[in-house]
Amino acid sequence: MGETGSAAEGRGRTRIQRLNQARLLDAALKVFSQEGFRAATLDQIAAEAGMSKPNLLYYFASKEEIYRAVLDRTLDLWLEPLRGLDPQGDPVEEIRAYIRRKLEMSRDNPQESRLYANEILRGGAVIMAEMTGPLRALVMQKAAVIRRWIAAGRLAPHDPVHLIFAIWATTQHYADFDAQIRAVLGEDAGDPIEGAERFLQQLFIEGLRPR
Amino acid sequence: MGETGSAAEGRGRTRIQRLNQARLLDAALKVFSQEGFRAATLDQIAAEAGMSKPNLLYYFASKEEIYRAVLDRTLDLWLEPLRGLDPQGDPVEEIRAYIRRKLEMSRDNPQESRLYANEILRGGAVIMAEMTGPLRALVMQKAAVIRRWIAAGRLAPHDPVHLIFAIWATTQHYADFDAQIRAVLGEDAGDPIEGAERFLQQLFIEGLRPR
DNA sequence: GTCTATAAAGAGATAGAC
DNA sequence: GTCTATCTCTTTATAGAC
Repeated sequence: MGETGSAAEGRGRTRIQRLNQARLLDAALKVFSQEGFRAATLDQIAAEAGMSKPNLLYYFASKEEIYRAVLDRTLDLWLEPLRGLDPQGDPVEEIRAYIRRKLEMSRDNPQESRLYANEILRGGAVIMAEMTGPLRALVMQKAAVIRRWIAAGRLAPHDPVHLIFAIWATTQHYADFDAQIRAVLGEDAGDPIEGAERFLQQLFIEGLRPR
Repeated sequence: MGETGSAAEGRGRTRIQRLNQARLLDAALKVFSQEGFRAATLDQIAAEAGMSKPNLLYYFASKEEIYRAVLDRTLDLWLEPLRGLDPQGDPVEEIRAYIRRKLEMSRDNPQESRLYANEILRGGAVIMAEMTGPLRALVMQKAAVIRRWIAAGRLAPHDPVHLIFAIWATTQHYADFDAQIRAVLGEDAGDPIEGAERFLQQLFIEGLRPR
């Protein structure tokens, strides 16, 4: 039996099913991230996956189901950089590493960034539970870490939650507003994220180092 | 004749026409800013303006025409804060005032912010000319001002274009990602922008003051 | 599992009465 | 100027053959 068994297996159990699901999720990420939920079409997603539309609907029963599946698959990835902020590490170095991880995320996973940007712009109803639950909890936990660092005189005093917002905003900007950044910098300017890394490290570290 | 004359007047010339156009543009801003171009519907816009769909199409010949009209109407407003950066002023005080104006814009005009965010997320094709033209020119002009301030030792050395990007990102974040910010901060937390103002002024000023 | 055909609803735009 | 009715195309989803 094993993976190629055919009877009595739920959706996604055989090798070909997992492959097709993965192809569809990649295609859906691409389309949803550029268009947003409402404007994306199943035609686009199916075409991007090299599949027919009814076949897409064989794997995911509705447009909303594949949208949720894409969001779920990327949520963990999205929280990873902040999870990595180590309470035992050197404060300034930990913030520096967090900024670096977030910028890498904007460079390597811009579609995921835009997917969330689109969702939150619309009001974020679909991921509200994740935002008020795990996301909020994680932010509060790491904010407490930063507060302890400040109390110990190892960081300049700043509101830790707004600090996290500022790191999100500045780093994700290079994924979400890529079109504007390239339009302003011009085509020749090289990788915007390299310049961003130098600038942001300098700005945040000079602003955060205790004096 | 004057304003109430009825014959031989182009669209938008009479008082009632201007009123209806303004109502439609307000409604269109509201709908396009939350949904983006493709997902917004003329039904929503007409309903929001208390008008029938054919009547909307009497004032604006197509969906794209009203979308462009909304974008055009808000573009000037959008560039104002940066235009106000005074080369003759005190550098640190000018940056501080610029951040304040941008935060006021996020508080008072969040819909305009989301309208642009949606447009740029999709690739910004409709406003590409504005971005590579007037926007790019304005950014380059103000970057030169900042560079002169740095050369004169009146600001710490930073890449001025990425500095402008960082101010855009952090301030517009409070409009564009409002849903996430409220989810993380909780309902009780008061106006997020007040906390943002304190934090951002401190971060940027400490990062920029010459030492 | 995958396809063709199609039902059903949505949405942009037009016709024509008033 | 504004409305009702409608045309046409798109899009989600289903039916049913293979």
